[in-house]
Amino acid sequence: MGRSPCCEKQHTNKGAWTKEEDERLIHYIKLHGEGCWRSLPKAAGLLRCGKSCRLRWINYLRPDLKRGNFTEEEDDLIINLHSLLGNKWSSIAARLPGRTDNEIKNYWNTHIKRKLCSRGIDPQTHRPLGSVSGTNKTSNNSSSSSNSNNSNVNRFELETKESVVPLMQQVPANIDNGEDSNGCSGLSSEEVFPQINLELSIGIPFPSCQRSQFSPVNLNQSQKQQQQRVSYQLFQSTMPDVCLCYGLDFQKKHACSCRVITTL
DNA sequence: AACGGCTGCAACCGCGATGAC
DNA sequence: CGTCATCGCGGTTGCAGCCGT
Repeated sequence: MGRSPCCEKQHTNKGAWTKEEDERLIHYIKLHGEGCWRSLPKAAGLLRCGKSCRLRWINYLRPDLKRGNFTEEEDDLIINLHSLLGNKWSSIAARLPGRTDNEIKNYWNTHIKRKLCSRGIDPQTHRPLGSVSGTNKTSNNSSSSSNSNNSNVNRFELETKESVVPLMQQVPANIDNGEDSNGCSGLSSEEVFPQINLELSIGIPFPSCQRSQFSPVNLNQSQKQQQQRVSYQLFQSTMPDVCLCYGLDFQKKHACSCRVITTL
């Protein structure tokens, strides 16, 4: 079962890194750059396996790491991203400059989980503790699915104030970015985003982004080019209390539905 | 001072994804 | 196309330090 070990374990050190090992690793990477983790330990004169070197560099030694406490803004961003991406720590970390996936994962498990629980929120589902889980109460909002292919070109507006809905009530547990709308979730975009059905036409970058102070992140080029599918894209907002998620049909170049999510 | 439980974090492990051959 | 090597991710573990008794 399983694969063979990544290195000769009997000849490698394990456990905490010494200062000297750190210095060797830093020195080597400064000279030769990152990569080739397999051969790095030998070349750098380290009795470590490549995986261990990579982890040490990425999680601790990289010069661009921002050590220290998380800010409230980072907390909120992590919570929002987790509600959308789930335990995709590397994806979350990609949106927090200077933070690593491991750091965020640890922080989530030690601080944020507790914080959410104390607020009466289930950290996994982001719904109120004790609420019925698993069902996407959707609403038979009839209007939601009907008009997704009207092309109201270059229009991007929130329909009403009521379209701003609490995050924990609405976000399905497992929206994965890039998830095929016909794929594992089996949810159409309208089912995923039943509350609002904003019609918008986009170019990339979507021109209204500037007007609305949104900027796109996590665009998936290969999906854009290769497949007709709906992708769920997260927009990180410069507005303090809102982020936006929408379903986008890359082939037809318009979004199918859209919704706004408040932060917690 | 000694002990034990708890906490936070660094590091490890297993496995899926990806690319080279 | 299949196999193998490597990378990268997420879950888990181990341990040092803290705190209460």
